[in-house]
Amino acid sequence: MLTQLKIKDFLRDTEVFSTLEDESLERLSKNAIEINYSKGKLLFVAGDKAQHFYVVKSGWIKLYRETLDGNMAIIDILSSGQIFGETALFESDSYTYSSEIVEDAGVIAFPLHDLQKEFRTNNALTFAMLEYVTSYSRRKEREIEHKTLQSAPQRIGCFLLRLVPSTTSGSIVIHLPYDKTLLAARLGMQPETFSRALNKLKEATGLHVKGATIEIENIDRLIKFTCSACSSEYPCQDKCN
Amino acid sequence: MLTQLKIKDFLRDTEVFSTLEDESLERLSKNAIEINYSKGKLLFVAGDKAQHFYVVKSGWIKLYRETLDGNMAIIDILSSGQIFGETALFESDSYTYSSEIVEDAGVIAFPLHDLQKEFRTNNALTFAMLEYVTSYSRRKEREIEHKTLQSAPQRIGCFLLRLVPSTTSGSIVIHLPYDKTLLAARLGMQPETFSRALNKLKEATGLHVKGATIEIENIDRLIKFTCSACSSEYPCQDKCN
DNA sequence: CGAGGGTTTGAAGTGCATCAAATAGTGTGG
DNA sequence: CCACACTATTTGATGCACTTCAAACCCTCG
Repeated sequence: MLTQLKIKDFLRDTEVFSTLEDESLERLSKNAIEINYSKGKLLFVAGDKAQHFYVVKSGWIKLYRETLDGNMAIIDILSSGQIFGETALFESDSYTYSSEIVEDAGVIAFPLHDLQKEFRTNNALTFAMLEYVTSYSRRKEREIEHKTLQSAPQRIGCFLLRLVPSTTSGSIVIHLPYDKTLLAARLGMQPETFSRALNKLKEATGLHVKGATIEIENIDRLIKFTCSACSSEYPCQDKCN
Repeated sequence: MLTQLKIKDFLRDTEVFSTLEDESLERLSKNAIEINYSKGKLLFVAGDKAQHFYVVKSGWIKLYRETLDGNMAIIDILSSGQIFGETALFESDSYTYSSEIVEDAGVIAFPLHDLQKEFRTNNALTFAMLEYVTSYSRRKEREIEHKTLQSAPQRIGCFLLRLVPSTTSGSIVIHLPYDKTLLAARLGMQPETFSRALNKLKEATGLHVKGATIEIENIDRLIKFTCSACSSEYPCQDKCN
């Protein structure tokens, strides 16, 4: 029961479940288990019968789909506090995407059945989930906008800006959360394009890049360059993808 | 009260509200009004304080956002039975996109306040909405995939295939639902590109195009050409955007 | 130190955008 | 019912952005 307690506490800190009452969290956590996976592990593939939904505890997890001719589209890349697999409830109990661990990760697995049961009677949960999915939809709408209207350097700039903590000090140093090849795919471009686009961005806005470490000297210049092709005004943090 | 009755009946036929009990529909419809607008009318713009959410009765309505440098991104183009504006509930009562009538339309306006009140106590409604928004998210995810992996001709082919009624007979004739310029924007391309891409599609799959009327001679050829770059297998109707 | 993956660079090709202009189609007033 | 005005659509020419293929480089880790 010690672990269940920890799981419950963790849920309370997530975006989706933070508003729920203690008893709801308890019921949800009852049959949950924490599992650790290492990089490369395939959790499930699209079409698999779904038994669980997951909450990410740590690490990074890639959600994606593959086409007939062998290409891949990235749905999302998740980290601590985000959930996935829950949508199988509405899709004849099958996952609609595949999921792979891209940085050693801990996840908590919850029986979908418990969630389903809880949905029937717990309006607070249903509502919290509605709010979460609605905000997810907004993010996806913006991603489409970005893909349509922003250039590759701008998409990178946009991604960087979202990594900047809201408490902006003078010179800002950030670290890319996962490798550049994956980030390129996440932003819908080739690794080569990413590399070249980052160079352009460097020249256009005076960034300093050293491996995965990026120093933003003049954030206003970056904002001006990036956000002119976007319908949201900076700071757009949660609004954007 | 006659109109309220009609509104209630209409709601019962929509995807979102079809599962609701009669009393729920009645409460929702109580203060609803039906309004007719003609082409070109701007219903609201992004950022406006929201008072209502809408259900489309007839016609076509464009949801979109504009960037600082004057470009436009289309969020969605809605027709009968679809809802919009309801997301303002979660966004500090402001609309997140603008909406414009692109073909003479009838809409039903519902006070957001009623919806909000109903959410508090009516779990069936909350759940129905959750299911709706979840499926909307899936569609948006696929749209991103399409934008990343499909060529312009393939995106058009994909759109056409979704217009084909599921009861496929021999030779199939379909009509584009709105003008080509708008459709181009909807698919994220320029009108010129649309025109040329449709020609390519014609050559590649043996379509016949005459104005807004398109005859599909060999649907398998169209499917093969189009769906090879997609992660969903035909028929993907509701799954895709 | 060497192997292997991640990252960058170079060269060439492709697809879509852009600008300009012609053509088709539609609704209007005469 | 026709001519005009206006918009939608197509076509042509050109440029740019991103992709592709190939190869070099770099970095980490056994």
